[in-house]
Amino acid sequence: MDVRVTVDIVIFTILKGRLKVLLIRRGIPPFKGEWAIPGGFVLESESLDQAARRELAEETGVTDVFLEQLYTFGDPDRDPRARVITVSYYALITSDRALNAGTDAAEARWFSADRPPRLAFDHSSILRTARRRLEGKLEYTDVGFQLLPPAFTLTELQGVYEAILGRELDKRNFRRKILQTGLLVELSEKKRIGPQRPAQLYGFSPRSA
Amino acid sequence: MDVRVTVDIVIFTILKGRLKVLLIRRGIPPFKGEWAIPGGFVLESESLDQAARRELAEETGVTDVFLEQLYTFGDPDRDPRARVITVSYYALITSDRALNAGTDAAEARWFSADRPPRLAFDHSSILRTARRRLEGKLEYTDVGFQLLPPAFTLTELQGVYEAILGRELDKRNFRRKILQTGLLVELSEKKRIGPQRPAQLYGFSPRSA
DNA sequence: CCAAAAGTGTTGGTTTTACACCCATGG
DNA sequence: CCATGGGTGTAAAACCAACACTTTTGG
Repeated sequence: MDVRVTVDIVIFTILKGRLKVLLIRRGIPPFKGEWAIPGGFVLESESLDQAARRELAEETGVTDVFLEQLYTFGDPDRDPRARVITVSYYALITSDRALNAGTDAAEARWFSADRPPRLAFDHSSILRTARRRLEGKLEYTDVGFQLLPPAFTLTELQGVYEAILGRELDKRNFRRKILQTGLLVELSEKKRIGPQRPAQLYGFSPRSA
Repeated sequence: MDVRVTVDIVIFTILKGRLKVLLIRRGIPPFKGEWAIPGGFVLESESLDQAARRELAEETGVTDVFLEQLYTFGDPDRDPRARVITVSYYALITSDRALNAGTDAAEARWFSADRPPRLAFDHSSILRTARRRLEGKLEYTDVGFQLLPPAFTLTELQGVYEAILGRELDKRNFRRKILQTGLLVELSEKKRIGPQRPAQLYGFSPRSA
């Protein structure tokens, strides 16, 4: 049987200390006017990963970001028009680059990842799946760093973890644990942004260091 | 673009204390005569999960087993004939039911999951992905129990863990840890199979017990 | 009585959690 | 000098890893 195949990409970022997801408003039926996860059809000559990167670039203008396949959704009636299965992905983009996204022609906005609006198709399931995966991977991978610019403070990093986990963490324990992974390098600059002690900046050290 | 969609199922079991995978020999080109992971096309009216369960039943005769979606492979040239993407799954079947599988018309055999033969298409990647997923899930889920019949001894369970992890475990530590999960219930019978002390049989207690 | 696998506790080291005060700066 | 967020250590509890002998049975 021949079917149409799309990729849909759950794009996360952190804004104002909250986990956000990028949604676009559909301009055509079905689900016209409703919010949806960005995506599109896989082209003849490209791999699934390439299709996802292309769509991500089209939607946000960003390249070279964390992108990982999530799950494939293929219920026969998930699209009322035809048999369409979608290979979902999730991407993490840094807060500094996030602001440029969602300013394109199509209406696009950042929404709370925890209280999203009603979504088209089965996109609520896709988002929930992405949310769970991100939370799960936070503790045993370095995904958390992918949401911050190249130089960041430990307080900012802790904010990312708290936004994803949805609970507060102990400052001293967090710092000890994250530093002893050896994944962070202390940069020579400090961040001074107000009437307070300047914060040490850190960078993400290359993997097998 | 329209593509063909298949499901491929990596079917694991434990035989003689070793992790095995079921492979079938291809009767038609391409890759005629080579070993491959069982699978087939998704039908018009079925979901991906249903397709996987159907193929699994056709291949092994078993139903009601652990089955989980793994990853979707879709490189443009992974099948030389046409654009075919495959949604891969992995399944775990208990050793007592494993023996009936692989005796059908098509040539099918159990192979070592760690030293499989050369495989058709990108099936080696699929198998590696499944192998990693299984190993990863062993420690934080109950997948290990899915490979044993309803009544089993702790030594048998430990054997499953050792086969998947590829290393030996300490008997006392293993027993303590597995028992304190609360997932096992002591059955009233014991297993007596030779000139030795009979072993207590355990069952898998329903989840939220 | 012997061979075979079943069963059982303790100790030392490591990891995790809980918790409160001083520091550096800008205004 | 004060308000703001940055930065630091310690003690108790939980968890993990290493390790050897006794028990029950069939033949």
